[in-house]
Amino acid sequence: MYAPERQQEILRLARDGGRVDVVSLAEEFQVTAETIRRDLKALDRAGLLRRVHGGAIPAGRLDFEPDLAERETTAADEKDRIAKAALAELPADGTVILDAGSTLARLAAALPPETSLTVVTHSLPVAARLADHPGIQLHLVGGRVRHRTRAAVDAWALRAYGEIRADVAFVAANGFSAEHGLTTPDLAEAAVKRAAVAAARRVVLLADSSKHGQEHFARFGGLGDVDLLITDSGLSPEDTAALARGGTEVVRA
Amino acid sequence: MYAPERQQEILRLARDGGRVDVVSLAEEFQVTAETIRRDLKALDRAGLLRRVHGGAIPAGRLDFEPDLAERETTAADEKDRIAKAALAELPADGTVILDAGSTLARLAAALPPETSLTVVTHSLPVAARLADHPGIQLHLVGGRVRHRTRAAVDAWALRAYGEIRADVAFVAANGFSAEHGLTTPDLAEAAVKRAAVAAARRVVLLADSSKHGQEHFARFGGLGDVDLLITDSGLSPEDTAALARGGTEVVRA
DNA sequence: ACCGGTCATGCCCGTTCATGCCCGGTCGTG
DNA sequence: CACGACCGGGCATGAACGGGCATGACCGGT
Repeated sequence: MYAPERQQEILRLARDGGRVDVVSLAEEFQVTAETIRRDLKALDRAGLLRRVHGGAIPAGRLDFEPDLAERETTAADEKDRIAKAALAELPADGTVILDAGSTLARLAAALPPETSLTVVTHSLPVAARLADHPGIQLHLVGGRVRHRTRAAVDAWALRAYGEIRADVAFVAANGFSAEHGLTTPDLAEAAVKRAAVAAARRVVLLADSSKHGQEHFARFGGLGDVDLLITDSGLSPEDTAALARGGTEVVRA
Repeated sequence: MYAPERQQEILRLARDGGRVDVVSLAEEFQVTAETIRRDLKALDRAGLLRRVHGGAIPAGRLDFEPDLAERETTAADEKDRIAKAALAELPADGTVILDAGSTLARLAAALPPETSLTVVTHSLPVAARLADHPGIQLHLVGGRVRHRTRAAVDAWALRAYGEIRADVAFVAANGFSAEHGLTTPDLAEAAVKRAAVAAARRVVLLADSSKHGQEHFARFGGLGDVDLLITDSGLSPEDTAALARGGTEVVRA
């Protein structure tokens, strides 16, 4: 196994599990701890991991509350399936907007290498994953970066989205329902999402079923703005039907 | 079998198996390892494969940039010392601009946790390192992202820098000399650096001594624009004195 | 058919890389 | 505050690398 392969795998393990430790990695890959330390150092220098005594934690973590880590990994499966399903909605050779959020980050990671696209995003983790994808023309939307979500917000971001027109926007929401629309806890972030939605001809909402019925502080649109919702099978058939009656197509991955 | 045929086949094998190695390819095709290396180099240059020690991996399979880590190992020591020395130039509680480049990334990683600063950058790696630094208000400059440097360039970036005013800009250059000023290989990137330099009251150039005397395609300023140069001890005392005569203070870390 | 030029390949050899081992220093936990 | 785990630098080693050169095949023009 080559060093970069091992490092890639370490990175994956770190992201999945929220942490890795030197000794078990050494065992896992059948190399000495020194080698693992070197790998971790390289990944740390590349800004992908944060080194800690005894191991490392992923640097790009969107959500680093320890108690949420477990829930995060259990939802990982749904999010991966949703991201996979979203691939089918990519235009053949056009422009897409990718919102911030862990599902979007997974979508970015899942883009096949032969993809040819123009991508616009205000999410740092999404940008980091796409920056070296050879087929992708990446445009970064600037702005003040919120620590919690690592997404750019405020004036620069709003203006940038106001100046472009994309084929599809893939957006995430912390809560969605027919009654209360699309909501998220932060006002500034909601404003950016609204601008992103307005900049696209077609809007695809990626949200696992646990988000359904939730409502948060800031609303950035109604379900009527959403052309397609991709969620998981946890959404009940009745809810699905209700949403479909509202004009939103629903895919349950 | 012709070389392009062989390369095509190597590419297919790499994509099928996820990896190839020099020795078995040499055996497989009944040629020497040198020939295979040349093939792999060609495919790497074409962006179809990623070369690793001992073989190659299909492009896009790794979602990080080994190139970045690799470049960091060159003159890593000097760069670390330069970054450390640059810490002394940070304002107590003001606004700084951080350019793209491995030395700047080191600087970002070396910021003490208790630092309180506003940071503006158009570099993705720098932003990734600072995004979760609690004391830092991070402002991301958007734009088209260049694959090679992971830095934002073009209209959005230029306009953003045109709208701000910072206490200090820390910039990097691929080449610097009293005669030819500050140069870099890419025009778009040079334009952004120029804008960053213009947006700051004080300009600090971080460049290891191997950059001295080099000149590249695009010039973004003269040494007269630089208030302070931080470099390593590889810069000869005569060169140091010559630069100092030009009005640029020099620190050799 | 001849001939200079280019290209692909092979061979040689000094250099670099990845890894393992060792040892003195540091961390953090009890 | 003491001890064990962890860290990082230094060194050794074998594999891989890559630049330079030679050889022979092919090509295009005369």
